[in-house]
Amino acid sequence: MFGLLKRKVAESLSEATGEPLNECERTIELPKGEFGDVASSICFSLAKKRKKPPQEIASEVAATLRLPDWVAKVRSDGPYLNFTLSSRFYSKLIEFILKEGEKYGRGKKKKAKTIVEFPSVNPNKPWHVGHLRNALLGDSVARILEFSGEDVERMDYIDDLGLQVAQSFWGYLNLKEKPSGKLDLWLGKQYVEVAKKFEEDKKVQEEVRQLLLKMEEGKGQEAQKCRELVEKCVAAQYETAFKFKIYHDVLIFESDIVRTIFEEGMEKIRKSKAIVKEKSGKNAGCLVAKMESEEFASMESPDKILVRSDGTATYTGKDVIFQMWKFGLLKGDFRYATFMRQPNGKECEMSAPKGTRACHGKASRVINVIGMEQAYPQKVIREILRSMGYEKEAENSVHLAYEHVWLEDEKFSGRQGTWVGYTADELYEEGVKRAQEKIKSEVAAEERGRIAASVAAGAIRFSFLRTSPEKKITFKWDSALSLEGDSAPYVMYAHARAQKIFEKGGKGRAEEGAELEDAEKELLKKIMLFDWVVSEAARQLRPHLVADFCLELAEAYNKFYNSCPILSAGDERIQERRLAINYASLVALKNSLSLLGIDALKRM
RNA sequence: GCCCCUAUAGUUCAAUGGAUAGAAUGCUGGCCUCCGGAGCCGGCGAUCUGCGUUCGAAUCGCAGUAGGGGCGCCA
Repeated sequence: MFGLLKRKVAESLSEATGEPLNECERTIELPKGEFGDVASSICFSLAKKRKKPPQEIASEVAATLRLPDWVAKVRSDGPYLNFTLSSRFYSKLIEFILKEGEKYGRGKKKKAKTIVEFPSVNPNKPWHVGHLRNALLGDSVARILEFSGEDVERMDYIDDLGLQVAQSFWGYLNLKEKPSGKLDLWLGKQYVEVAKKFEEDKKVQEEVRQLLLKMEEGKGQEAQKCRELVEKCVAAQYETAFKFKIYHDVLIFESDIVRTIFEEGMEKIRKSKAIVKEKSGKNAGCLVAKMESEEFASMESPDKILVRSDGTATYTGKDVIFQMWKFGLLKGDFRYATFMRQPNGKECEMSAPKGTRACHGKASRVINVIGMEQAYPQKVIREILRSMGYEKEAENSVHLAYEHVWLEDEKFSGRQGTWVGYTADELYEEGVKRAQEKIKSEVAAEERGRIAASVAAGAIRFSFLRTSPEKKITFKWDSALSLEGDSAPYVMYAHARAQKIFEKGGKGRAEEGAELEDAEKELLKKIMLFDWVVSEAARQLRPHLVADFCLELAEAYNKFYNSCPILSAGDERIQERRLAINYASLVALKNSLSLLGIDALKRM
């Protein structure tokens, strides 16, 4: 409702000052402290135009301004204009949320489709806490976009033709030890061993390369067996994902890209005037994208090879083709089969040689959630699309970059196995254990398990999501699993309190002309921000804005809870009004938690 | 050499160019005869350096310092 309020204030400011509406709106903010509820700093820019001190202008405007709806009074404090909201505003807000219910904050359905691709982990290892950051970011951005009305497709790219998978597959075929336990974990541990052998032994290298060739051809037993192994590994990785409520709509396998759209994409690349075949120099024989825009000019070798001199495509080459497909720029398409039914009830599909359906891709915007270190290649893909004439698609190719999770003094390495002890599963298990200990003993064991699962997943999700993505996270158990202070359980706890009161007292009703306590006003002012926060988080693709909001909302609720008795308010009108505020808080807390994929528990 | 990201209380994070830089954690002092103490109220404590732009800078620009990443016919 903040957007609407801003508009109303801007309208009367515009009328009083003659400044354009959006100019007025831009100056409106939420002041801190005792400066009123809404403020405008428009007098500073007027001061320059009118060559008068801003203080003077402020008092003139304050005197002549027609008070907007929902505003009780306006005052000039020095050069600022400070507005105080009327009790009518608060009752309108409450009425609005009572009417909207759980739809509060949800945006109108839009037609445009957005693909969010994440986390695209190699299918030969378990997710560690770093992969988890990627997946949580992608998942939450998808939730936020969906809530704000967009049509979202959650996509995962499965590189089943990479060197790593070939190495793991070689180990699976040749090493004595047979799989046991969770397959992704087994493969990950085995990979450490295989990688060592691969480095030391030329013969192993040759065998792996032969295997990779067969996999790329896609025919014969090996290829099929490898695909099966990869599917099983992804299924095991997704077991982990589901603990954190991370879901997907479709998986695209590299092997299907090679089989289905690759040639057509290559043809397009070859024909493009933007791509040249080098006749001489170090890149002789390669198809090269010339990066000629200014920002690449000072790099040592700004040109990007898309096709090697032996005719095979590089990563960037493949990525360009895949990106074209995502936008529906290729005629060829995949066929899909069911990968699995997920715990959220939705089917996840996968590209498959023997699939039957065709229904994915063709997006108008593509968001790739990939680490910051890929900024350059991602930029290159955009530039290539642009130079091939796909201006709009280049514009709508978004690299959602994030910094990696680090251990205190080292990086995660699949090859060296530094991730052992830091898998997403281990983090979750430890979280469940710690949450269990906090739950009151009178709660039945079964429910305790359920609650602990939600608390652990929530706490972990929150701890990763509350940090802005461009910041490096140094992994520490205690901060990843914090159950107090700035954490998911703090917010969940506020929700559970509100839920209990709602169950006892119901929705309540708005009270016209009520004299509200400060704690009630502060809380309602937070609640009014919810839809605005959603649209900002969606626009900027930054879930941490929502995490921050959750904390502020819960804090305001807890203050309200402590200073304003609800069920024991004494006066019936006050009680009904506070019940309504309680209900509005309940809705806002639940909806904002859902954007982060955190369960709003009824009790905990 | 060039490009990108980061730098805020002891620690971890926040802050649409606006007024008194918010939280948490830590240390510290209070609050359960009262709707759930995973909570509430108080105290201590911070914008890397310099120059600039602006009525106004943690935020924008330039130059530094420190840390991380990138610029492969690798993957």
